Amino acid sequence: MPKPTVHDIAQEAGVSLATVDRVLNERPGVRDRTIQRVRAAIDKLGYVRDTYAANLARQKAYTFVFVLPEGPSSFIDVVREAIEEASTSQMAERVTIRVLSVPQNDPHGVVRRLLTLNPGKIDGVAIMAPETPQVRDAVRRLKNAGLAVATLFSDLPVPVRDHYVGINSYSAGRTAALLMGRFLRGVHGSVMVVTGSLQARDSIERRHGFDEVMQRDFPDLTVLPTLEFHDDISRVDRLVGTVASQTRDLAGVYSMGAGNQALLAALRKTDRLNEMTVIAHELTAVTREGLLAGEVDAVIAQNVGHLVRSAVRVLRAKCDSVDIFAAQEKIRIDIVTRENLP
Amino acid sequence: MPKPTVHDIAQEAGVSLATVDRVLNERPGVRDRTIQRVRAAIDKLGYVRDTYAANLARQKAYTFVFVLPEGPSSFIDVVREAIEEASTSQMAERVTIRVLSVPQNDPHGVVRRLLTLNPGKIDGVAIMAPETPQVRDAVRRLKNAGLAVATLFSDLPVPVRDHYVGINSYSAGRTAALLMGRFLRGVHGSVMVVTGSLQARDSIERRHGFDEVMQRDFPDLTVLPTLEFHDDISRVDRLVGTVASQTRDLAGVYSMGAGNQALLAALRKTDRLNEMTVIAHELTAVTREGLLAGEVDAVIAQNVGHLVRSAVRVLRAKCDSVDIFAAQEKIRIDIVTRENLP
DNA sequence: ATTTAATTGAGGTACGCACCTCAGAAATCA
DNA sequence: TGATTTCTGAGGTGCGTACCTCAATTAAAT
Repeated sequence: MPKPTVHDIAQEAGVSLATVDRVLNERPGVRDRTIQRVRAAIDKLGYVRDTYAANLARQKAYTFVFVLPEGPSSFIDVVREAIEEASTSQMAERVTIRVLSVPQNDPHGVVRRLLTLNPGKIDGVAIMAPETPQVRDAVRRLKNAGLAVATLFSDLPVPVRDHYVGINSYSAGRTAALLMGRFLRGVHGSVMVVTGSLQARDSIERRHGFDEVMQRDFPDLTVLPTLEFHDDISRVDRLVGTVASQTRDLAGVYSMGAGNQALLAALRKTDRLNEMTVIAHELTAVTREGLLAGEVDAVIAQNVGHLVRSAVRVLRAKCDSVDIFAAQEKIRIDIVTRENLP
Repeated sequence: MPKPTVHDIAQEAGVSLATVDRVLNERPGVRDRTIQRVRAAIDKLGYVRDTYAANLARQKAYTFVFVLPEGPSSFIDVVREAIEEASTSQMAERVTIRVLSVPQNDPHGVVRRLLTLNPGKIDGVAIMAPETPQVRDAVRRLKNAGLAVATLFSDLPVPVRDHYVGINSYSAGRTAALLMGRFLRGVHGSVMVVTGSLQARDSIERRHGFDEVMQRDFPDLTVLPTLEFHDDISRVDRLVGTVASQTRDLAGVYSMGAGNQALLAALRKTDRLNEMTVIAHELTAVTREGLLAGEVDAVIAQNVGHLVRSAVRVLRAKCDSVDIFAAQEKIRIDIVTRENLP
């Protein structure tokens, strides 16, 4: 009944401790037949390695780097904070976390910054960066150097990363559409879609999902062409203002990315914000206030704290070449309203 | 910068390892002055005890018991499954989990079953049971016996438990109301509320939150008196059928608890299910299918996997008298629709 | 049959901590 | 002052695992 240990395995398999150890840690020098014997004993006794004792013995300390875009953004602030928190609470588990800021909208700058990482001194990276060929190559290099690589919030092609930590953008867009359509029951009108850029893979996917559900389920609503402000917040006011004034039946606004502060400011000027249904992404100081003020009706979010912790767990699992516990690492698409605000 | 150990503390305080150990484990035989010196060294170096190494040395293994209502329920099934999962994945961390089933709607039976627990052989309990004086006393007894006590899904008074793991029922009800009202924009009609019983504290709170938001924000909708089927599913059909046929303007149905299978069956008979907005609680096989079929419009849920893992962490923290990481243990109110189904 | 290579066993040290013993030092009391 | 009593230090052992070395055994190749 007590938890079996390596000793029990050794006895059961009729081999020495050293051999059990070799099998467990996949060290060479064990005949196949012997490996099978040990494996059988492990199964029979239901042995599970005590990970903490193992780490204690291994004296292994993990160093992970989170790569984040620099520049002011309420969302990045939330992410930074979550990393900070995870960092202190994970200290007890021998992982240290560093943050590396990379320039926005400057793929070459990102690459330069990534090259400053010394793959010998770190064990894994979690990267939040839009996909470009340059970034792809740089990340591939990190992975080839033996690092565990996780993508955060926005994915990169499968071969260059080990795991994606974030929500499915396509489903997120579909969810936004469902809420938009439901909240605008019986309304004939137009829906404005605003984004910083339609370059990033996740933006395209969101838009895709959004359009699909809108067209299929809510034919009374017309989705206007996407307003791209190209990450230049100063353009938001003019762009939104123009469209809003030209669209008399504007009933809904779907904000696909950042820039919600400027967007809400622009919408306020129309004096019709209160009648509009506004749906945005990510729970930040801005969207939270928007919800409380009744200006924003719903926010499609991901639990950033959970996400960061998940990234750390995933990177650790990769380093230890251990399986992850999929159910725990699945990031859900949160719908946040005024009433279920965390 | 490496993590300080007991050795570092001993050196810093100018005492021996044995003394540091006596202070850390509050063993007698150390002068007050010396205790202060050691404490100061601990603070100065920022020492945090490695609980895993400590538990290893102490040969400590945790045994936790989850107390669940017996009897068939798709929700309990989900909980059981989550416990199963957590159990296997936590085995590596020296915690074993047992499940104790207690009768439903029989407070004395619950108490009898709780008395079979030997407080000396277990370290903590996570309890899912409706509040009654008998249950309260039995749980208090467990807590007084030195066990860590967490309440699951439904709370008990603060003094008899250490921690509540679950969502705020009041906010959950409010959230349901918000969705109901929003999904029924422009509709004048009635909303049916169905529950197993209004006895349980969480049912009352949900109803309360639901009513509050409905009255304040959606005056066009009339909330009908709660239909209680007193945990006897066979009554659902007749109750719901009667009300549905009498209520010509029935537009929405809010299911506050279990019994969704019977409820949906009853609603199907009215042939008006497709036009109704149905909101239910908890993501189970039944509600999931309801969402996919378009019969259920939204489900207010809690992430049961997360919740169970959280309960285990909380109980462990209590046993080690260590602080919990509040942000991680906060259970969010999930809104699940067809498009963001996990 | 001999050499060579591949396996395996025995044993050690270490990780950070708990808990034990026993002797010696220091403080307290008489 | 001596006789207690109270502290403290030094040292050990063990928890479950990793990882190392060296010798011994076994299998494969010549």
